[in-house]
Amino acid sequence: MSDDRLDRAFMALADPVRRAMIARLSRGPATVNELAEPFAISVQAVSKHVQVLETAGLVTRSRDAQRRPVHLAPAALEELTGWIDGYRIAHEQQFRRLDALLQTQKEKES
Amino acid sequence: MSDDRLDRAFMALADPVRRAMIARLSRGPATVNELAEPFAISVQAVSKHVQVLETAGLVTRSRDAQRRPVHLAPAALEELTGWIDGYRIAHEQQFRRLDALLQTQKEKES
DNA sequence: GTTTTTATCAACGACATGGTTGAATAGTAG
DNA sequence: CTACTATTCAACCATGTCGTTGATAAAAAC
Repeated sequence: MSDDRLDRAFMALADPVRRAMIARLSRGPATVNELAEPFAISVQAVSKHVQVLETAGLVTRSRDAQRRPVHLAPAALEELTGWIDGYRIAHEQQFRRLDALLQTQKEKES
Repeated sequence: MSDDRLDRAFMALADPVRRAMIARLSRGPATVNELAEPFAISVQAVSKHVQVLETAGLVTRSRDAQRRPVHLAPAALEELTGWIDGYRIAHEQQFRRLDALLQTQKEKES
């Protein structure tokens, strides 16, 4: 995943409205109007949020008459957790190595 | 994890410089100057990035003479993957249920 | 006690984000 | 053909982000 896509994906999740949309979409596809319903903002603003999510690759869209249902793209979410976990786990292992090193040095002293 | 902390944490990761810092810190603590070294930006800018990461709870800091080493906070990273995975897995299950429903309807028809 | 190192604070500018309203488009329904 | 529904485009404004430079603080080293 390119730097640019990671930028956009994490940025997309850095907004409570868009995270709530992700939560809603995890239960199934929804139209822009359906997504707008819980919020006190204009439909246009919601449309923009959807475009941000789409550009980030976190959702895809289909066509149903004049509606454009939004679907979650779970693979993109998985890439994000993959990125984070890579470094989290690396840090954990680094920590363990340091711990082991300190342990052996302690044994040498005594 | 509050909306506000999630906002800050995802926002913090939505920048390639800060993600590179996370990558560096996964191999062990580093000072501001050490973190600045790979980048063509001022030390002040790096200091700001560190503050963003710290406010987001992704890193912590200690004291060593006039240095203020930065340490990764893996628990915060884990919370983020937890948030994402919650909805990713919910979506997966929803998808499976829908699939099963379509399957039984198909069987009824025949 | 002056200089050096490490890091932060403050003010500024360029640009992006998140909202608004008003107009336009695409498809459905009468 | 007209009217309604769903969605987007365009222009605008307020606020926030990311970088800069210059000044300041704190601890160390000489």
